[in-house]
Amino acid sequence: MPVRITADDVAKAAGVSRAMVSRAFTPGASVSAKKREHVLAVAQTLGYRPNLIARGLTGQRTGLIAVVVGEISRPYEAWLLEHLAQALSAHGYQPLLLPMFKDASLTEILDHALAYQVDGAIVAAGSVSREVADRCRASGAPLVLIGRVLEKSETDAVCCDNSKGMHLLVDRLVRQGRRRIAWLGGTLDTFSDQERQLGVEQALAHHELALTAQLRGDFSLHSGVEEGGRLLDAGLALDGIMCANDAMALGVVEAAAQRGIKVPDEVAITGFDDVPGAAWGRCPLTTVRNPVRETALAALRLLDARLQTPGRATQVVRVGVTLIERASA
Amino acid sequence: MPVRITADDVAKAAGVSRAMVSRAFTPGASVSAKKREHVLAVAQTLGYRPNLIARGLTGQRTGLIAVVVGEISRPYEAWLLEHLAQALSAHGYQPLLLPMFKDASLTEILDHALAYQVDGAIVAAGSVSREVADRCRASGAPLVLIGRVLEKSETDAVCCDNSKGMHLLVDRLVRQGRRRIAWLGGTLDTFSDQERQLGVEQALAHHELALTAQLRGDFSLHSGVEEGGRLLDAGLALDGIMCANDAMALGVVEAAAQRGIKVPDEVAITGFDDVPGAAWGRCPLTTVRNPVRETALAALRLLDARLQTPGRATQVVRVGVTLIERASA
DNA sequence: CTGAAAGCGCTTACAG
DNA sequence: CTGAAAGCGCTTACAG
Repeated sequence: MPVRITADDVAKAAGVSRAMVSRAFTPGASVSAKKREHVLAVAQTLGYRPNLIARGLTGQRTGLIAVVVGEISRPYEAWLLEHLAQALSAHGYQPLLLPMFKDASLTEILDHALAYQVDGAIVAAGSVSREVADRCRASGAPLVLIGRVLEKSETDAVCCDNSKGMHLLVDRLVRQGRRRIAWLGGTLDTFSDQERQLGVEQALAHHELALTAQLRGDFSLHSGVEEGGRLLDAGLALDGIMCANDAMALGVVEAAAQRGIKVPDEVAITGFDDVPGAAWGRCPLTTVRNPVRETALAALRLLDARLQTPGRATQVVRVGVTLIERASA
Repeated sequence: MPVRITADDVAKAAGVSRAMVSRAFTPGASVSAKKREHVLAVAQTLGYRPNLIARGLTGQRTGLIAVVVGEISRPYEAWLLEHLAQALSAHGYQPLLLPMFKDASLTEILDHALAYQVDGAIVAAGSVSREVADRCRASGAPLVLIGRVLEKSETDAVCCDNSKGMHLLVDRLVRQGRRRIAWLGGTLDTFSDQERQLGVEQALAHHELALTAQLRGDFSLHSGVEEGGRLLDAGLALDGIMCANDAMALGVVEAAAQRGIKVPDEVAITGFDDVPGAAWGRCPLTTVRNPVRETALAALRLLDARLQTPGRATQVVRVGVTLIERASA
């Protein structure tokens, strides 16, 4: 059996009390510089590190932050997770990864995380109910939402300006003379899907236009190929297909290519997010940049602020988007 | 301040001892079914869940498994992480995500995780030294490697058959009459890069051929575009470019398209991994399937086995690969 | 600045 | 089957 070196061992070896060892490892504790140095040196040679689990028990912070994301193999989620993990590590937090699989219950997932005494949670998947938010608050673990906003719930959130993004894209298409535009939505009951579709409709209405058709995929490239194909085969003489995210747009590009339909000459295709792959391949995507890094940093800032001052006012950060003009529209 | 409900609260409310509460939550503990039911019911209404942090302190398992991966935004890593996270959750483990950023030290990263009393670690990034392996063993946290093998180190590992994969690809190219083949390698000092390049060289030698040229990227699509472009511009009359992974191969496809070079007519391009995106885009990739799901499951199996019987013999699992024939070669 | 003591929330022998 | 007690490794008032 491996021997765990404890603060007691270090205390004995250094000829001090156990409390001293603890203080040596606590920045800002009152210890003489000399003693701290000595204790730290002894700890070093013994290979001692404070047991963070034990520390968490004394009511201290554990440093654990629950991170709930959707399917990691999707470009946007992977990209966001990377920035989130990086930002958390950089701030001394440790991400406890909670992947949401189909039909998983956010409540159960978060409950489990709460049992680990996470200091807080960042949720970028699933639909968050008031109930879930309340439960987290009750446990003293602040919740920060990404890509979804829970109205009147006093829950901090950061979300990109979906409506603005869609207006930028619609304006471009209309300026190109496109009038017969279809919408390929994402998974039903998804916050971003709803905001984006609403944005498209409002932007079109602004030009006294309406959607010619609409279909729904599941945000995956594959569903883009399938549903995009259906839209193209419907004989609607579409001149534009707007998608709820890049992955589906890339799928529609594929579907068009399979049918020998020229993009953007015959039909324009737009995405959303500007994931790394959007710039490459058959037809670089005209899309809207969803600033992932900025989003991750904002989420962390909100979490930190809430941890520092639990009573502060709820804040919803809307990060800005940019139109990215490429070949597909 | 939020009130934490403890086992004591439940004990009082249920009229039993604290030990009873603990037993009620311990499968297989000796409690009368009646009592357990009662305690569980009371716990339920009070909203009690055992504090896993406290449980971890008593020497129990924490259920935490450190998962070290490289850049998550890369398709293969994301894909692997997804399967890993899924497998771990399904087995009641909780992944503690430890992303390896450039020039991070695996030792430090794992040390930090060890301070959280992780039950074990799965490492799929960085180069693992004997030192790191020993340190983990000393802490009683078994280490399982993915995609790398540490010779004579008594470290369990699961890795795909890189050599076999490369032989499959080389044989195909040679059968197509290709003779002037270049190699685009990945990041230096990477286990899979080394095994794959060695595999290519041996397979070529088998046909009494040798590499016409070689260059090195960093496994990213971008580096594939850059270095692939260089290879194509070198005036070497190449008829095949083999890449250490799919992302770079996709980049080379791009570079060829930019130059109006026909794939596979003028030059064949091969990848490795068969990531989700390999089947789509400008030119579907001929590649080798790296069975990610099987890999994740095998890693978990090794971890479980080691946790059960610490003394068992070291095991290195080589998962099989399959040739995936598509348009690019 | 430093040490002895109490306590964080749980589990596990030890008696019964 | 059940309870009282000790202990996991740490931190934090409390004295000095």
